[in-house]
Amino acid sequence: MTAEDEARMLVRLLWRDPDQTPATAGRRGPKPRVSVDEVVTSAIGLADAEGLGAVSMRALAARLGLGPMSLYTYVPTRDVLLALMVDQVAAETPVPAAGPVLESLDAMARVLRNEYLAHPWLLEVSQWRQVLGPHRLQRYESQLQIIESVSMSDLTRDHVIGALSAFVIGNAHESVGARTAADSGLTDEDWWAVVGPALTSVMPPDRFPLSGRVGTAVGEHYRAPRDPDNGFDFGLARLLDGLRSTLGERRSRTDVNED
Amino acid sequence: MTAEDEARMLVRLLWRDPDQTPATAGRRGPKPRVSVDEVVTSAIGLADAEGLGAVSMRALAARLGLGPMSLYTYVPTRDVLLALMVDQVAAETPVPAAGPVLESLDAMARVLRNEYLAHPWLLEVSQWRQVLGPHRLQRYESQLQIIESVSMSDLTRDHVIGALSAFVIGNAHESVGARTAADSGLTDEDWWAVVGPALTSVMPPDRFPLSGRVGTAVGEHYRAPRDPDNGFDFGLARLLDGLRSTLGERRSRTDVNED
DNA sequence: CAAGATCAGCGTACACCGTACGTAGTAGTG
DNA sequence: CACTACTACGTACGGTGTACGCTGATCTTG
Repeated sequence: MTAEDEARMLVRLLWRDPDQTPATAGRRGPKPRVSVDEVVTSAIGLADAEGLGAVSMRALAARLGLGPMSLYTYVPTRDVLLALMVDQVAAETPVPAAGPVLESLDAMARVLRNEYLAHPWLLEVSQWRQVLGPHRLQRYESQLQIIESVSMSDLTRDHVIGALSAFVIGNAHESVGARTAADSGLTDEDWWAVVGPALTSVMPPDRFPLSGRVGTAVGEHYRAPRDPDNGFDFGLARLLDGLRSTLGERRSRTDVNED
Repeated sequence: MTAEDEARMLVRLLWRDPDQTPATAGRRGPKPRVSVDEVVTSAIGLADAEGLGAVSMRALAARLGLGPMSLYTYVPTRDVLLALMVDQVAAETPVPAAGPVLESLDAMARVLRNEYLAHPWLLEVSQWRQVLGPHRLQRYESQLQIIESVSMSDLTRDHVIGALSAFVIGNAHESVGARTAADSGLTDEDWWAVVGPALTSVMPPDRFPLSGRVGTAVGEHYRAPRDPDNGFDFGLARLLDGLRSTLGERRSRTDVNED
């Protein structure tokens, strides 16, 4: 499997090129026992339940009642499978495009964030050589639709979407990282009961005064200095505010009160 | 190695607890041939050169002239090693804290982004159960120092830093993903020469009019609809603008012109 | 100073991974 | 009906992280 072939296959699979399966009949050999969609859907379920690491070709094949190598009948490589999973997830929740621009952008960001929180493994999938599949491209199209009525350059349109997406991804990155529950059998309390004393016994107490004060205010001393959930609302509001002039809107009332 | 022990070890190693090595003398058995710092530094070099996947315990041991299992003398687990690498990288480039608030935040964001671009594997390291080491905590302290003079709640301070960090991480995620060069022996041109025709042959031409138009404007039809490098400047400026009122600053001159 | 106790460094071995390649068997073709 | 083409599948290989037992150097004790 050369890199070129893999790339070509990826595109055809992403877009479910009919050339792949010319017809249900007219095929030599035994009939396929499952379909590409079933493979991808099952893989997503496995990743959601037990993490991306649990999505091994063997485990997935067993889940589908197939031999380990039979998966390669449907998918040329594990990396391609992961790319298909990413695009498939984007099909679940469409991006809302109607309504006022700022509200739509706000809703769009929240939809994206919820998707990352529901499927944390999305962040682990390497984005390298990411080819756009139909669902992710449809999402981009919907995002552009939101700001289509606003007057700006096409380059700026892309930057607006990109800035919001970047913030969402970054925040999701931290939010997922902060979720320690489903990790390794340790509850939050157990974990902190172990790490907390070890930290305080080893850390110079007065070397990080601001972190100590702010960390206390956030509520979880030194451990998770971020509060990603509330931080998301804050950051998104600020970012949208910064985008107001680009979007041709006047300042918000709260900002005017600032003056 | 239970999860509790691993957590305790991680903290002690992160902070280089002297209890680990009570003294150079007074130890039974053969002398260590390398040090924890050498292990971590060498692992960083390997990850920078050949990617995180190349950092296997065997390969790293060979690089250090050790047997495969000797690494476990210094580090209890590969995950712990990765955590040590993350904190060590943060020691390379300190965050500048002097100067006007907005300029400092801008500079801070750029320093962070450059770090991710220089060490792309940072994004791949699972942030689960991330314990703060001395260098990352020092960085947080410096970030708080930037906005210490501004009046706001401690919770808001954390949110300001968090919002900027999230945007940086998200943008770096896309930037790294867009860099296809060092991937799998295919140059950008070769890759596109394969994927481009496959895409256009399989994609309904009129189904994504906005994506097509904007994608053309960005310059690379359908493939990488983002332009992360210029997008970073745009998004950062907008985000900082949205933070102006929180930071107690008046609007920028360009915004005033908007009115 | 000699000898035993102790523990750090190391090698072998195991379970698991992704997947190249050869095999077997089914369905279309002449 | 014989043959061919092509599909699904099993075996096997080189890799991974690391549990576990061994070896031998050093400190402690007699």
